[in-house]
Amino acid sequence: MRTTQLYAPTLRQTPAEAEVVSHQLMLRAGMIRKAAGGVYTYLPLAWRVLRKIEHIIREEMDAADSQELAMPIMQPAELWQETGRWDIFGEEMFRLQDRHGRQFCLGPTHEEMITSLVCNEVRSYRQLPLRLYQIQNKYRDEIRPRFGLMRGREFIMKDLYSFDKDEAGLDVSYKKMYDAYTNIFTRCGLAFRPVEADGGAIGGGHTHEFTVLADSGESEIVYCSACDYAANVEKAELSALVPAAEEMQEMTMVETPGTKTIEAVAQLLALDVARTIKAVAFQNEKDELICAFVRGDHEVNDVKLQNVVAATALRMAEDPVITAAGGVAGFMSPIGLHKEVKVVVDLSVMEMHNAVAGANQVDRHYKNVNPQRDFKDVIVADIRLMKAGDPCPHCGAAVKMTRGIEAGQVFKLGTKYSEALHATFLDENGREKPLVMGCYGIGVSRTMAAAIEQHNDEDGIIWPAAIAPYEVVVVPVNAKNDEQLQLAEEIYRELKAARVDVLLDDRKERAGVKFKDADLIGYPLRITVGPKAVEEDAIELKVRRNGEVKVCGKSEYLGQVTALLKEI
RNA sequence: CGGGGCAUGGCUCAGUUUGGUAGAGCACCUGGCUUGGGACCAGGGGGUCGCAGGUUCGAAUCCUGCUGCUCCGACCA
Repeated sequence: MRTTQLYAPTLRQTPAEAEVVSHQLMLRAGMIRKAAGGVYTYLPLAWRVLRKIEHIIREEMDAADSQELAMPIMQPAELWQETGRWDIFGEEMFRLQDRHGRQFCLGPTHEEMITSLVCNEVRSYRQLPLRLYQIQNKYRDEIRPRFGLMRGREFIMKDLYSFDKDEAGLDVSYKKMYDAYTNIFTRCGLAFRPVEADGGAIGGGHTHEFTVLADSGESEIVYCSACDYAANVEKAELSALVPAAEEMQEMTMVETPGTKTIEAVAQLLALDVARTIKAVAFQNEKDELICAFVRGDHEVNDVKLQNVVAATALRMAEDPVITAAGGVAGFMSPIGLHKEVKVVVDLSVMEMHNAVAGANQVDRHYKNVNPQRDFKDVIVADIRLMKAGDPCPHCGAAVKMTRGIEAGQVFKLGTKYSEALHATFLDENGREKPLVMGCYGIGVSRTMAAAIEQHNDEDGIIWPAAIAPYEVVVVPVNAKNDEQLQLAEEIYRELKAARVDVLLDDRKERAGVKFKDADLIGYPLRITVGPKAVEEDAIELKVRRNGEVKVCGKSEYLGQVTALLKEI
């Protein structure tokens, strides 16, 4: 390809609408343009990257005994009504009607569609396992699309569904996908971690998220400094922290005027915040009060709490709700609340001795609270958020925290959808059983954005060679110099013949413009053909990633290029 | 949905406070000159100032309503 033929309008200035670096750089590099909020056109450069990512995915999926198919994006409402998700998805689903008034949606995912397909065709355990996938646009009417391709309303997803005859089969499918995903993200040149995650609304299923590490990522993960444990903070399990034993003192009430925050209490009483008990009041979807207690230096994990109390939505409690339940905002205590209030106490709180907690009276706290002795009728559970330095649940070493972008997820669904849609088969004994399912997604367009979030500098994108739009750009320095142009042409043709993915910048621009664009778009390797190349047989190879320059003669550059591309 | 901000040529923005009929830089076209890190000179094309009403002799500017975009929050198989 020649730059004069390439549709890649680059921008010198960053459009005001872009906030995150991947969005800014994709706009500037002429890769994407916005059509509507969360809806983008992929220009040729982006499309090449996407196709390369898809190619890697296809190879790995096929290697994992899977087959590609294509299901409709437009799906009839009845299917979704059968599983109840027509209502559950709510406003996140794009809906439409045909001329007869029949209702459809644009597929946000395809569990219903694939299950109904398989349910008609699979009758026997002999047809299992079955693993089917597709790569296509998905549609979700996000409350708030943002960050360019990171959270779009239309996005490209690879979704695979596995069907097995039993849990053991599912385990095999799951492992195959887990390994395939590891291969895919490795081949894409990305630093990532598979992390244990929360099953969310799907409920209880075993799941891992493949998180591409990037400071700008939306999800926070903890990982062990010693073993390979990694988890989404929402999921990270914690056991109780047990302090040294102390003799229980008698509980007393103390005046603590104006101390509405835990820091204020600790300061007034000259205590470590770790010796205080912090209350956080939530209300559920029925506006019932749920009171959570954690150690003063800990934070409540609202996902865990939500699971413990089986709420579908939790938000910070409003004062009237607290008051109605007999609570006093700012001085909450498990002691003295109305009986029907759900009180959830973190495991570590139960191990505390002679702690300070609210007294459920204005400007008063209790001293020498011993939860094991003093807290009655409470739910004890792991509800706190892991923080850096906490012990790893697997090996006990201190955990570290980092941020990342969820690019893929593998999930054991079990029989939820097969039961709802009566997708059954006959086992070896002729007994009818529901298919055991798994689902496995990769956000393809998001993976492209994540790669940029992870690999960029002040000059632009730095593509890993495997997913770069072109691997090499050949830049003749002086477009008016015939010898340079000819040599550049020659190099371009030789590289093409050697099956290198190469672009020739044949524009009549000054060298600076071409260099700037090459850096912005981020080709892994740049070959500069200047006067020295013509006169002294000195061709320059510049590596985008580290700026290193190698000079070599015409007889050896080809070997150098192939060697460098393998490294980067 | 709650709370901010923005909307003027393809891009970045000025002009709005104090109403007088639209401007800069970049990009684009022509010519010249230049060619190792986003050159320069000259000439040129392109904008119903988001939409709809209203006030006024006159509205990008003031008023009302709407729409779109964006940020924070809630949400996120």
